[in-house]
Amino acid sequence: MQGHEKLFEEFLKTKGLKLTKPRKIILEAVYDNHNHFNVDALYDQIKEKYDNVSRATVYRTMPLLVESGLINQSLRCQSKDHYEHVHGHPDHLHLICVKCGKILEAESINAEKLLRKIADKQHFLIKDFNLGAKGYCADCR
Amino acid sequence: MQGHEKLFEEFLKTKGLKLTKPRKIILEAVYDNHNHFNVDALYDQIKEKYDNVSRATVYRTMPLLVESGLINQSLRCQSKDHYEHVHGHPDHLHLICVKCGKILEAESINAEKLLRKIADKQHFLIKDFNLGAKGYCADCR
DNA sequence: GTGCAATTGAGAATTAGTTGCATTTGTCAG
DNA sequence: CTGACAAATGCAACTAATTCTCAATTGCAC
Repeated sequence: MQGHEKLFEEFLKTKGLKLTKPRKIILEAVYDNHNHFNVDALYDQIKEKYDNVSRATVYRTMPLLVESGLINQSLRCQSKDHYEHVHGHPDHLHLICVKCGKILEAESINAEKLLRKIADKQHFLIKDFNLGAKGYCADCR
Repeated sequence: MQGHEKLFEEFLKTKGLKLTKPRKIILEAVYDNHNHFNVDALYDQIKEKYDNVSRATVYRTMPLLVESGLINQSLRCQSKDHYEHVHGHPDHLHLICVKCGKILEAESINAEKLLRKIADKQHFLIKDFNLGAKGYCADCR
């Protein structure tokens, strides 16, 4: 069992939920992606590489993964929610081109730390970061 | 003609577009809101206070307002895009409670300036900021 | 093993947002 | 002022992502 699988299982336990086979598969597929992905792409990837898991289950699992802290629902692009796993992806932000849909990443020194500090002041518990901007990339402007 | 109306008209002219009556109404309604709003709420507000404007037109106008720099598509909450006008709303970020849907605002010293600087390095032209996080507010956590 | 709550899959349902098209409006030249 | 013409509108039909329903299945605790 991988580290993130154990973490996920522990998170699920605290909520009285179970680490089932479909959830394991989804988790593994998530960790195959080292960039952003959307549910559709993830679903296709699972269908190709692993046993079948229904779209509904994939959709149902995403919020659990977000709440567990393993992934971020990092941005929305072309009417689709996008996610990315957090491991080894520290503090960065997204520049989304509204014309071509390209997503540029950029480091953002301490943005998350700053956000947590600000959130703490209001007793807000952050589960999911969202840092970025939309506009035109160099090619499209 | 209000200041923002003039600004919008100028922006439209640069694109060969016109400041029509529906667009004026939408703009006015937008400026009635000093918080976030979504298209649905804006539509209802227009129907109540002004002449009728079709939903389609409201939807079609939002991207123009964003590109003109008058409003931001600032966040997404409960499956709906939210907007806010920029005037007198300088540099802030949003903490969205995923449980109750509440949106807290917090100042964010220089986040926009920092973002612009980062974007400039990649020759990316920012039209719309998106800064915040999702999680649980003090009441829901 | 047995029981029971949690989970799943499949497809139907929902709903935010978009689009096509016939009609109307705004602008600008003359 | 008027005609011409592109842009804009309203309406209704449409699209697509996400959610829901529910019967059948699975995983865990005893």
